[in-house]
Amino acid sequence: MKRSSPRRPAAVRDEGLADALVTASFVIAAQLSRIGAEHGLSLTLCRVLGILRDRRPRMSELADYLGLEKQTMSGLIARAEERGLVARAPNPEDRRATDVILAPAGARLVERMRAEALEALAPLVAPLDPADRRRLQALLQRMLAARDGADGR
Amino acid sequence: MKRSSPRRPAAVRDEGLADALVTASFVIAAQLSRIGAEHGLSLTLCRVLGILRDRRPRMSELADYLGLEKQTMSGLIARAEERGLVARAPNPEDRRATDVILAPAGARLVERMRAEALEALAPLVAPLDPADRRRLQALLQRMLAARDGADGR
DNA sequence: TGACATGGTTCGTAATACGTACCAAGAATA
DNA sequence: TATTCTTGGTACGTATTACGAACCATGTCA
Repeated sequence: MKRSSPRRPAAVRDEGLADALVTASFVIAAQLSRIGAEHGLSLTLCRVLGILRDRRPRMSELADYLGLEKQTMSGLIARAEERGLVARAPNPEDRRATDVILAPAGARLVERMRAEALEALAPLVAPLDPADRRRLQALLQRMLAARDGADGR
Repeated sequence: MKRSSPRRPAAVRDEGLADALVTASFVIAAQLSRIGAEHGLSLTLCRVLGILRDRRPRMSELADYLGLEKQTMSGLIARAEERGLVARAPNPEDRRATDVILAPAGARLVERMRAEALEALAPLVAPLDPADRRRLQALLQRMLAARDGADGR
């Protein structure tokens, strides 16, 4: 796929960077997906628990975070609730809204999976020395800080 | 969640890096997923087409690349074949095996989505100047080079 | 030749995600 | 106040994705 026209230099120039970002994205997602699967969780449900770790969103906020429709969240939360991982709580300020919170079992599970994720990512960053890790972290954070709204987890 | 014990420094020290990697992974995957969805493709099928762009794998290799079972690949390829995106071809060296190749429509689609992906990632890397982009790419590539087998796309 | 392994497919099932439709509660307007 | 309209969530039906189990064809090895 040689591109003979020198137009649109910005996109063309970053092809290598884009490939690296995409590949890294899949490699990391594969690790998280594997860890989730070992505990019977889909990647989406892992993200839900990760969000609930430090927030108490309502159903619709949760759906917005993840880019899903609200009826999808309903089903996800319903199944997670049956398994004792999360709980629904009425929102104190809006009687229409339903907040989602971590149940005790869900809180234990999310901490455990977080530890497993750190271990799973360790070999990936192993080839980088501490200074390089700091550089990589800083570059990623600058990249992510500029993005509009939704948080990734 | 303070960890009072100073054990296992490697994992603890990289918590910020791990968070940045995971968040970046979700942000990038969301872009690719959106682009795929606009063309009626799942993220998995996007990856399949991306692999076929420069390879002619057999069914089982494709499944291994993506970490899926072979019967999952059968269904995916069957549906993609019905839509005229890919084609099956007998493997010349092993009569049991089936190679998967891009059909013309699939080749056009994958190039188009690749261009869209480059555009979608451009705003993400926008806050980084050219030198930082080179540094980020180099760091990611060093990270990915060390990993065992499977390619991310 | 037989026994076993490998490569794919088919079948049945569960989870995920969406569109549509619906109800309850709040907000806005007459 | 009564009437719309919007927002928040759920229920239903359907398509896709993914897996385990079972199966057949081909290859490999004893």
